[in-house]
Amino acid sequence: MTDYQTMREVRVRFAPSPTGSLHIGGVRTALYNYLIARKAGGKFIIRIEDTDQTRFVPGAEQYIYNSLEWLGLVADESPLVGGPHAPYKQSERMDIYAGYAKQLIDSDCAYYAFDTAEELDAARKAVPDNTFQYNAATRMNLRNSLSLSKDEVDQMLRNGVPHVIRLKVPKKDEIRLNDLIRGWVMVHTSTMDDKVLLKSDGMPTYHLANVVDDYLMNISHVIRGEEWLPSAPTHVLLYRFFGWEDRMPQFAHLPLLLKPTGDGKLSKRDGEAFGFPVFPLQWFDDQRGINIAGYKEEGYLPEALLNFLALLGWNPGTEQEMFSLEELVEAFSIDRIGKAGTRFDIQKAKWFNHHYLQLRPDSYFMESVRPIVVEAGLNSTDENLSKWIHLVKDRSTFLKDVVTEIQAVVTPPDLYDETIVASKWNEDARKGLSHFAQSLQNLADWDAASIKHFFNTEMEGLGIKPGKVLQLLRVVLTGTGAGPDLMTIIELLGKEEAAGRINKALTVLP
RNA sequence: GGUCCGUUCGUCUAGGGGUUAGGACACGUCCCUUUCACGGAUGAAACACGGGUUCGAUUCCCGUACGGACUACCA
Repeated sequence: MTDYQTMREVRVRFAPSPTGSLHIGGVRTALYNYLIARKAGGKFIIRIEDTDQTRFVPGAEQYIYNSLEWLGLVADESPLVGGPHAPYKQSERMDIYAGYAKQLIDSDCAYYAFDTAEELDAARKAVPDNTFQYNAATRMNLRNSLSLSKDEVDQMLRNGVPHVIRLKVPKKDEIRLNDLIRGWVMVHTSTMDDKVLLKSDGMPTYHLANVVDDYLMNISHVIRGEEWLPSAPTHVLLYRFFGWEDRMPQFAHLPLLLKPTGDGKLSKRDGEAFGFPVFPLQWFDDQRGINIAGYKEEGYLPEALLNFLALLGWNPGTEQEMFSLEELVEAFSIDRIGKAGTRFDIQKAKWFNHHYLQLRPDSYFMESVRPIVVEAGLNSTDENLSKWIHLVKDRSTFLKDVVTEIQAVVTPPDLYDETIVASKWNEDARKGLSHFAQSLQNLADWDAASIKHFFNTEMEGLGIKPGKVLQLLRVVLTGTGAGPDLMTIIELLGKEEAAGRINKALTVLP
């Protein structure tokens, strides 16, 4: 590493392509970029790579901003907030790329190619097993400014014959790059392709645009998924040809997020196959005309998703596993990022969500809980709503669990667990429950502990073991044999409702 | 097919020439709870294989196997 590299201001970019919804692997890449920038006191930049007009998807760009905003990954420079190197959207930078491509032509580092799609197709088919390469070995047999006469080329250019500009990869050379995660990677140029730099529509390809923009925006580290590793040598060659080697960013290729089955990287379609979201936010699938729920809609908390994602491929080297974003910034370092692909395990995400849900204040639950308690005609003061929340919170992984758990208790049962009734319902139970419902009116202190004590003493007064009727009490009140603390349920239901439910059961049950 | 990358419990991972190979998720058992869950405790569970190097390799080197990525005028 040169002195320049060590002293250089850290400037990293997240460079998504707005060709569809951002997927969860992209979110992790954004997170790692963000953490590296913040840790170093550098800049986190968002650059939109929309050079492919044919794949433009309306709303995709806004979706990226919304997703990052939800997660709190704030950019220092972006199409939204601008910055010293604006514009940050490649489609708005079109005027700069052709000049750089021409510069490469002039220095004999690139050339014009006139092969049509059909011709290339034929060339590929002429050799077996997908072994075709457009490079030093084959380029003289194809139609380009290296194989054609200067007159021919000039004439075609003048006549506007469609053409691309290709990188002239040296025949015999070695490209080496020192990846921050993988160490030295060496590739011989004979195995590389003469990649297209400028497309026939005048748009740059990813390879050109990415290198030019990273240079112009003074990017210090390129942190991206491992799927880019094979094309990294092409990028290194580009820096060399442009004479920018001293300003070349350092590369870090992140391990991929794999399907839970381990066979292949996680893809956008996997959400349905495996039953968990692969998008941060809800996404409308245009082709199928359906909305696909994201992490947010499924009830995941941003702090939980962030914590989960951070640990997918990185570890702090300590046994700490709960990290706020700020703590992640503090603890993060590139050298603790793993090399191997990481399978996606939604169980762990749920576990994090449960943890962070417990940390949320009552106010987070209040407005979801209020309507169902009001609807049931029960006491809905904030104080009581808070009690309802605490009754079920620790058994909930998502906000929606809190709602359904409370809903289940608040709704009077119309069916009673048959197995329990069949095995436990008898005269003693009937007598005990009947008596309890009556005598409840006399209980002065209305709280769970008092109710419990009262229940026990009343049953014992009747010569009935409390345990014999306790589960039945739950069944007549809620319909089921399992659930949150029964005495608190009675407290929250109130005397009238509790007694009413017991009496109703007494008339319905044998 | 070619190029590149990878390989520690089922999963995420720590570790690293001599360790009882550590933690977490999930799972089992027990405790708590006269319920379920939460919580607590505890258990089962891993160094892909073969050669080297070495007194000694899971750790270093080389192969093999397996897996993955890439192989577009997509990013």
